[in-house]
Amino acid sequence: MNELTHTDHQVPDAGGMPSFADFTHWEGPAIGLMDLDAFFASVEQLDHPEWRGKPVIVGGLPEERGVVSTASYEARPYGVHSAMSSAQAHRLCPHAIWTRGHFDRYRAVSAEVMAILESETPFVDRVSIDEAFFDVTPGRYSSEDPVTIARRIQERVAALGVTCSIGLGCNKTVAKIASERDKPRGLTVVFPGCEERFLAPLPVRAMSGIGASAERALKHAGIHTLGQLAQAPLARLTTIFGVNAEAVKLRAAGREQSVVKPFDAPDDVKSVSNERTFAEDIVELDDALAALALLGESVGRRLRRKGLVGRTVTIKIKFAYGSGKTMQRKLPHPTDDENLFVPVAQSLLTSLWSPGMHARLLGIGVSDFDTAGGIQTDLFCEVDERGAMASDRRELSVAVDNVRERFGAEAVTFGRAARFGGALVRPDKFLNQNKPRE
DNA sequence: TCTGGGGTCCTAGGACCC
DNA sequence: TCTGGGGTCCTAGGACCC
Repeated sequence: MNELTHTDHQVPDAGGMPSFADFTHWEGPAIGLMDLDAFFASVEQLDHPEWRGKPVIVGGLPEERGVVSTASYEARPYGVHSAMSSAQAHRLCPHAIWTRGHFDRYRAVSAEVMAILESETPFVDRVSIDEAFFDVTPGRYSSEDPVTIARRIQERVAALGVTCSIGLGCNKTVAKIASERDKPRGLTVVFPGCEERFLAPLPVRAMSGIGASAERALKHAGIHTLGQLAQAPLARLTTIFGVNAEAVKLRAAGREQSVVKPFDAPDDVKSVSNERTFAEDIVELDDALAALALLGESVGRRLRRKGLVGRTVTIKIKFAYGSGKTMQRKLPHPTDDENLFVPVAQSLLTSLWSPGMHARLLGIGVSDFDTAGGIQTDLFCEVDERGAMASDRRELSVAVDNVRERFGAEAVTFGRAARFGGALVRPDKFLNQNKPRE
């Protein structure tokens, strides 16, 4: 696996800097960030050998107002990148192989990768399907050299058929920025004590948490680099970052103290939502209400699977001309039952709907979860008193969930949602069927 | 034919209570 | 009748991430 190490380099690049050989042991915290390279596209190429070496794009289809989720490295020279509209990507790279993606498959490969990390250290902080921090501080779990562990992780991941890039440093901010330095299959190490020299020359935008808006505000204040950000007066930064100003300064200076939680810590989700952009705008309130019901079914199913009951329902609408709106309402009781939260969402939508509206996107979500959780079965017995899902209806819902798990989401739908069945895929057809009857 | 589908976190204003 | 603050809850919106 020599190719895994040929991209290794120590940072900063200039001469006189420490090299791997200078570090016989690592001082202080060692935190890594592992990022799977072009992950979705790589899994597609793994599963379709005939796609290897060719531009592959995972994302919504150009004719569906979709966007690019992941472009394989072969597609990137054409200028195709994540979040670009699929229509534009299609213009740039017309011969690309296109797929909407296979998320169950990505989740399965991700789980294998995470298991590798977990076998190397119990302190693994999964941040997304293709990214995780891991703590390999010598002495915390093992005393092995962090660079050696990082190299081994890369080899073991590569054996699965996908590759990853790793950044290694004294905290999460440094590790994350380092991981982006050299892709794909890169290993970038910022040795202890080199943080400031590594970070200072970088543009502020390199640090996660600083987006277009903060970058603009900082530029206005004459702050362009992380070095300047680390030196800036706190009062100045408070007007931009509010309560986070001090933490931002510390991170920019490379002096943040990161905590990597154990892998098996409970995942504390804060909200569960579902939204869809329609290939054609929805113009009738009835259709919008039906779409909301269908979107809500999946939210309810996911809440039940996770054992969560939420107190707040939120709807989201985006209009054809670009603006959007969200509304939320607190529910009388926490629930995981779409029969209870969807009607509330529908009444919110009805209250803001006016004739002539063109909705390009609708969404529904549930948040503000009961901290007691809905996992325990005794909770099921209390739901009647609390006004949540009645037990017989809950049994029905759980049964339906099981059918869906085995036969797919389209196997069972209720009432209006059934009429809307294929609409999320082909709303044009649906809208034609449901034209007002006059 | 520009702009998806998940999420998290923060801010600010109004209602309401003391 | 006019006037406070402080605290908390609810709601809307926006920045940011992958």
